[in-house]
Amino acid sequence: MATAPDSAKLTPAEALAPHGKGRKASDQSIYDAIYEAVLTQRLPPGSRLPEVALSELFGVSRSIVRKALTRLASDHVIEQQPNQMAMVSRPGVEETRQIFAARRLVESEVMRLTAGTLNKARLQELKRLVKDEKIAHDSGRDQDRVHCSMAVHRFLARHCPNHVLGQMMRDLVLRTSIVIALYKTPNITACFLGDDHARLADLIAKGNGEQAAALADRHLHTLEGLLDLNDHSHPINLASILRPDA
Amino acid sequence: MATAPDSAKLTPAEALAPHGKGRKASDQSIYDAIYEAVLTQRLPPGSRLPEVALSELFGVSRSIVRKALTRLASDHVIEQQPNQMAMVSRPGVEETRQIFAARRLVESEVMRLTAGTLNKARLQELKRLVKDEKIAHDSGRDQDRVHCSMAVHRFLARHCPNHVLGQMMRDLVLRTSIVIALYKTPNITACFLGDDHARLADLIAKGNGEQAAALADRHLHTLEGLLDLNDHSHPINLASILRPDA
DNA sequence: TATGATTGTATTGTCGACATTGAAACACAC
DNA sequence: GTGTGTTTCAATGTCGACAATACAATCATA
Repeated sequence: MATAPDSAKLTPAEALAPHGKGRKASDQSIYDAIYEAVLTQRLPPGSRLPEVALSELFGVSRSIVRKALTRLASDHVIEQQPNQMAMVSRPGVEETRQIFAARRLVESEVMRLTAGTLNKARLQELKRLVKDEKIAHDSGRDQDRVHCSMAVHRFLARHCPNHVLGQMMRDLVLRTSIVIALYKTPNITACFLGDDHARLADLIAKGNGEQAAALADRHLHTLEGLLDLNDHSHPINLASILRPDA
Repeated sequence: MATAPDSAKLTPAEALAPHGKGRKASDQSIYDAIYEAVLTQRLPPGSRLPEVALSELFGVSRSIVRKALTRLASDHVIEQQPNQMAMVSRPGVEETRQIFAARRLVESEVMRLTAGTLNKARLQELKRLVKDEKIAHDSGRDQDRVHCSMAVHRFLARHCPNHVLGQMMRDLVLRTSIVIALYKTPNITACFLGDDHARLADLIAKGNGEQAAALADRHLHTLEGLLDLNDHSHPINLASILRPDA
């Protein structure tokens, strides 16, 4: 990759507005920009998001930025603590396992409900996404591959007949993307799980919901297994040490 | 009922601060107050929530109120459209069915995960909630009964080992409460479904997750069946009528 | 009377100013 | 050199002001 290999810390400007400063953005566009940047891991977990920088970057006042940040925090994309800069969420290992468990439950059901409900145009669109992912993978463009992989899942979430579940899945896909960026093992490309997505698209097309659900469940189990969730971080709880009785 | 029978429209002041104006509330307390009022149906669907009224009521500026409203909208508690007053959500029948379907999926899993994980104190607390509900039901205090019924579900959501799923269930319980207020049939007390909650508590105590999940699923199916979801509202789509070709 | 334009009022949208907090930089004693 | 206390400053928290918009009442007119 030609893009700054050593500096893991991009400035928000670099990650959010690679095409130059946009003028008069709405809170929705700011929300989308950060959402997209986090999803594609251009903004890694722990990235700081200062309000003033964002407001200058998007050409609006802090009020608008604030609204976008509030919504992002509500969706667990960022963490906000009083009087501190917002940062991209950094879930612990326990929460990570819970996110995967929740996503398995929701995504399986989404597969069951979505299978057999897509028309030809939609199916073609889906297969195109899968194909794009494979192309990106084969040519080694990892950034693109991640983007395409997410696109597959988000496509299925968007076209689930049950929009409530679809929205939940959408949120869980993003949170999954965050924890993958946090806990992925060095051998990075392993996150491309064979032709799972292609087979999934086939099952969806054939209307075989049960098998699609089962495949999605396995897919996510495998994905979780590839992460390094050994709790060697030891976030020691001083309170429990200094006041064992309380 | 002794409480204003004809005026379905309470002012936010009456519904939110029956004990007088609170001073210097945080956005969290405003969020909680509205959340609670919607949950217990003191603020029925469609209730208007003007920013200035809320800011005066809670003794803070509109900024704080705005933050609370943004979060509530993000959680589907209220609806916000540009340049219009926020109002408590009024989901349509289709969304209602989707909410119930989603809640069945999530709550069943929560039951499976929670069964057998509660210590004695927690179990006693749970049984106390069930008992309170029955008392409220027998003495005909419908407002209290609704409150206690919600408390049972929220208790289980709060103590689910998987907090991600627990949070989802929490949100879905609220949205369910909203649609019940919207679509409940005149014979109101029917929403008290026998001793379902008592049996549920028993199954949770015994660690019988599968049966608890099944019971919750049936419970919610029955509850949905008690609603009047016949689409006689005809939110006619003018576009499809006037431009049948497009 | 029914219809359409106009005005007025109430509410939200956006902004900049000021107060407050927290963290990094610095100085200093041990 | 380490640890402590102080200073400094950048970032957020809160607020009121003004502009822009939508709704309702009023009025004019056929």
